[in-house]
Amino acid sequence: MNKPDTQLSASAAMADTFGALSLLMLDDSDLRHAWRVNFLANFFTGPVYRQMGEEFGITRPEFVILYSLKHMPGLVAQDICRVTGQPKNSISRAVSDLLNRGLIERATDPEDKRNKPLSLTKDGWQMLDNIEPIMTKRQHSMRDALSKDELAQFDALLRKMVFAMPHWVTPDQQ
Amino acid sequence: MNKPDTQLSASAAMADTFGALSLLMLDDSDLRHAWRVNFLANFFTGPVYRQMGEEFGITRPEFVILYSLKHMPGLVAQDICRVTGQPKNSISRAVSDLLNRGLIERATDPEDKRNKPLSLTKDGWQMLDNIEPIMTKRQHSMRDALSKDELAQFDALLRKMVFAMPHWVTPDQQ
DNA sequence: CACATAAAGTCCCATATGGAACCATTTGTA
DNA sequence: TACAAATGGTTCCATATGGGACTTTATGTG
Repeated sequence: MNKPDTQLSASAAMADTFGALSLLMLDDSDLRHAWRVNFLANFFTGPVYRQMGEEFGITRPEFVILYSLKHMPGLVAQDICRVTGQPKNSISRAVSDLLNRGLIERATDPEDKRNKPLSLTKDGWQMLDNIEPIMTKRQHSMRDALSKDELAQFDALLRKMVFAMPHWVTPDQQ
Repeated sequence: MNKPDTQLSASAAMADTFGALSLLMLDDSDLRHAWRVNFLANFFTGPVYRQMGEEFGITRPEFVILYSLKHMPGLVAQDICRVTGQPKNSISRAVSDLLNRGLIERATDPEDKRNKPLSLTKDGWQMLDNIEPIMTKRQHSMRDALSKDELAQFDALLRKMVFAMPHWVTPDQQ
């Protein structure tokens, strides 16, 4: 850490990196809460998926599929749609691409032949080993701003906020 | 508020709205911190910009330009690029469109003729009156999950995290 | 058992998006 | 003063994205 962390210089660094407008939007606008969340998300994900694309040819939906399959083998495309809010044709495309590249496999559920459960191949696991660190490193950078205690606090409150989303988010059925 | 707020039913509601996978990704994965931030941002902005597009023909970059101009009249297109991380041709397009629709005006800085400062027209202000509430209402829904004290805490920590971003975000020059 | 309805997934096509080359203007420097 | 490099902005074009129609399989209802 080579920069002092006082409020004043933090603002100066923000203005320097993101322009004077960033201070107005993040501190002085009525939408500052929403703006902060989106600002953080944008500058977190944008560069990380660009890097993943350049180095490994993996797009955002493709990463989401691979990473989700690690946690829930046998999921179907629709599960990805629900958890991301993305339209099913985008996910369908990403699934096709991953199949073509041999990173995932697809079966057909004999109980309900509409369902095509997916799973990672050996190459898929290998790919995950390559691309996961890009994400985890960046997450680490993001969290580094807070102490351990602060992070725990922030985490609990963010979780609470996220788990209240069913009250106000109505995903459009696709 | 018609749903009880216990942890158990909150998880059940999450699974119901976003699928069982959402619980795994938001709670049990190594990337849960990043995932929560992005999850919140995705489901916050996606629907809101869809609505803005349908009802008023305003896209995401267009809203950002209008809302930014409210806070910083005379900004130039490049200021928007810096604060959003979007490429300058996307912003250029949005500016052209807003000009064509008479929602903003453009001058040329006599000191430096490359700069084309923008400002809201009367119609632009009118449009803002229409579209801002879509955002502010949704922000209110998002915040409703937390008490006043919790929100203040969360806000302070989020601000700290955001204002540390210059340490680890390097916007690609475009 | 029909037959309407729904759900998972795919395909087509129009539109949105972003990289790269470009123009105009300004700045730095020999 | 000349001329290379940088900056704000636009245009071109290839690719990414998403709505809507479609296929296949399953479910509900008379």
